[in-house]
Amino acid sequence: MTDIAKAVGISRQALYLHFPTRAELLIATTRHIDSIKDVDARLADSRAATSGRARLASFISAWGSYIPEIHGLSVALRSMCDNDAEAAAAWDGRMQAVRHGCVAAVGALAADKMLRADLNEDMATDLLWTLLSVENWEHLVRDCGWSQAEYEGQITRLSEAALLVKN
Amino acid sequence: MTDIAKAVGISRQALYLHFPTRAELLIATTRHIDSIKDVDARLADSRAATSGRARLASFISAWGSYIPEIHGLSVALRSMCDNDAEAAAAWDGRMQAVRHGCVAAVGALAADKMLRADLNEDMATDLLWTLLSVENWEHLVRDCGWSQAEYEGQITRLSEAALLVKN
DNA sequence: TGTCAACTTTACATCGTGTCAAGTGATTGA
DNA sequence: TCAATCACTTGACACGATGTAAAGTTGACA
Repeated sequence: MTDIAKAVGISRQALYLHFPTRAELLIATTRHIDSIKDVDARLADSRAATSGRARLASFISAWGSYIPEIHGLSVALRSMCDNDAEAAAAWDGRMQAVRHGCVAAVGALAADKMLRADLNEDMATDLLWTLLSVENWEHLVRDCGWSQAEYEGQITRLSEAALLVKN
Repeated sequence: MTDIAKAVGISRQALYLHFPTRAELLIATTRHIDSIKDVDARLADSRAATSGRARLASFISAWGSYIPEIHGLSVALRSMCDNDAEAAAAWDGRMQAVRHGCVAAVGALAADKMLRADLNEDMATDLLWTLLSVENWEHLVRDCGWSQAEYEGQITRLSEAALLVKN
């Protein structure tokens, strides 16, 4: 809080006049970033897709390219989740939003009869959701040094391998 | 530290006589768990495997079933990584050990000419390492409510889909 | 009997979050 | 024009956690 106040050019106490807690500041920041980066527009392509497979690819691309934009914030928010129920709820809410996208993509695949027979929609959604986690992005891009393009390419391939009927 | 001391039945200060910092206590605990759970024995199957594919499956099973045993500790250790370089190094060391297992499994696949042509061994290792992350286990088992068997089954299938040449 | 090791109690420094109170200065509305 | 109000300031403090320091207790062992 001290650092943020310093960066903004006000006193630490003044920060508390705007945001009652550190968690609320971070949550407000996520809302602000969302409105600036216009998540809805990014997902428009995905919703407009005609085939299930196109919808999946488009959703992965939209979310995958959004991750780097929110990554710093996500680190801060996640590190608070242990001690702060409000922060945990905020993070969980964001992840549930991603899950809804996964549900939609999996539903579109199922409608196309493209979903593997040995997966129900719930498990397929869980798998896709897991593959698309921020942690996996961090691991591949930050820790392993992959480019964003490599990440998106491999995760798309892997998601298709995970969910689609053979051939 | 207060809670641990209370649980052990000694004073908080006495804890500091044994472990200079909280991080060192956690690190010592990982060493202790390793020696008790005998990681080497768990990996023996994997090292004895004759085919690359068997080695992969066996490694996934060994590590995948080890994750729940160290999960609580891994949460504690990871939550310190932000502030504590020593804890970060300890966690990284553990994960590098897992990576070595991935390298060996990928190498065995490559030796069998079973590795996809569009993956070099490094990227294949990165992918497998990512799939086998503790975070993915947490996500599927803890957050999505999967059983350990479902986790191991799907991760094995997914790893094969990710790495193996198409049939 | 004396020494040493393990442990105890007590006290304190530091850091971060969050609270509280009193004061300042500029805008605004009657 | 005067007073209220708003946004901010400074300064102090409580709390919890980690870690340090010092002096005292207890029991084993030589």
